[in-house]
Amino acid sequence: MKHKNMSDSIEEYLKDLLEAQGNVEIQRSEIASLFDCVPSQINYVINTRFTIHHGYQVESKRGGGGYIRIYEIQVRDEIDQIEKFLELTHHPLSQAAAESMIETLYQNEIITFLEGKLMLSAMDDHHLTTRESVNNQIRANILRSMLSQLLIKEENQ
Amino acid sequence: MKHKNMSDSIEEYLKDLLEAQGNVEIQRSEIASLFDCVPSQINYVINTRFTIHHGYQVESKRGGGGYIRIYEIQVRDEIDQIEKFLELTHHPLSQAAAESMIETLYQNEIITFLEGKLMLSAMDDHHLTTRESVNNQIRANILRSMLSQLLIKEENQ
DNA sequence: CTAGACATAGTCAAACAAGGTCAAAAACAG
DNA sequence: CTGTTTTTGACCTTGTTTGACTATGTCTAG
Repeated sequence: MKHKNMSDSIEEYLKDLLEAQGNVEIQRSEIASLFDCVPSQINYVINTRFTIHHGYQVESKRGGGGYIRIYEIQVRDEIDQIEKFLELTHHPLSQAAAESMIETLYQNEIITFLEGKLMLSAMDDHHLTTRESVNNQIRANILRSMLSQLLIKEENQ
Repeated sequence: MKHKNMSDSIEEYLKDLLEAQGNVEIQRSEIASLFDCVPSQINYVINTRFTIHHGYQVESKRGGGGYIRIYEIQVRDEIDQIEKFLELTHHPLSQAAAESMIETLYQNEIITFLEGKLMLSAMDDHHLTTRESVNNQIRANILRSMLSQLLIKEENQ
């Protein structure tokens, strides 16, 4: 199995590790020197091939003893509805728009009552800035991140 | 679980002691020589890992017979814990402080993993503004509202 | 008593050790 | 060619370690 480029090789390498142990913890510079490339190449591979849409979750830490960890996650069955809403978060969102999405998620039993309330807390204009346009952007950002979390199935934790 | 840096090892060591006895009293220089590091490293560990947001309280004395004592903050129940954190939201909050509290709530099984993730989504600097001071205030606002929701739920049980 | 020596702990900034971002350059696919 | 993906490197941000300097208690000689 020949790889046409380095990113594919690194991807395969990481997936092999994942296969073997369920999760990977690497040091960026180690992998970089293993593949004889610059460290930021590892970020590129992770950003293009280990996103939540690919079924992975990544966490990292800088500084002494830093690391990058990759987990494989299971994605929910009700993915469609969430994906649709995710699209909408690529533009600024009014409070009303955000609230109606959250309400729908609750009605469709994708989130619990408490989860809905927690989400709404972060959508409330009163808790944000005094500038509507800024708030609309913040809301989109936060909601996008929250919706991504919803995609992950419970059994992963 | 191997530790790649000294601070993590010292943290674990102290938490083991805490677990065993409920509180710890150490001499800074003793621990430092045990881990073969400078004494101020102990302060670093305490300041980054044993704050009130992590649920600890520290007191110390200098001079001959000096010591550092670490207590786990006593909480009667979930409601008590939430109320303690609620007080802390009456001032602006750094991202790290907010994250510590949410982590503590999860460790104490007051919130689920998903609830924690949803809350963390709203605490992330990347999702807010470019002004740190504004973000700290927004975080406090949102977290206060979220904690109130948790309180309502607990009180209805 | 009190001054000074000694014993601790605290602060702060510099040095170091990761990982992250971004955009230009290079390679590739159609 | 042209648009997209990959590769590279300069620069940025965050977290840790170290050490010089400071602050605060205690103890002892006078």
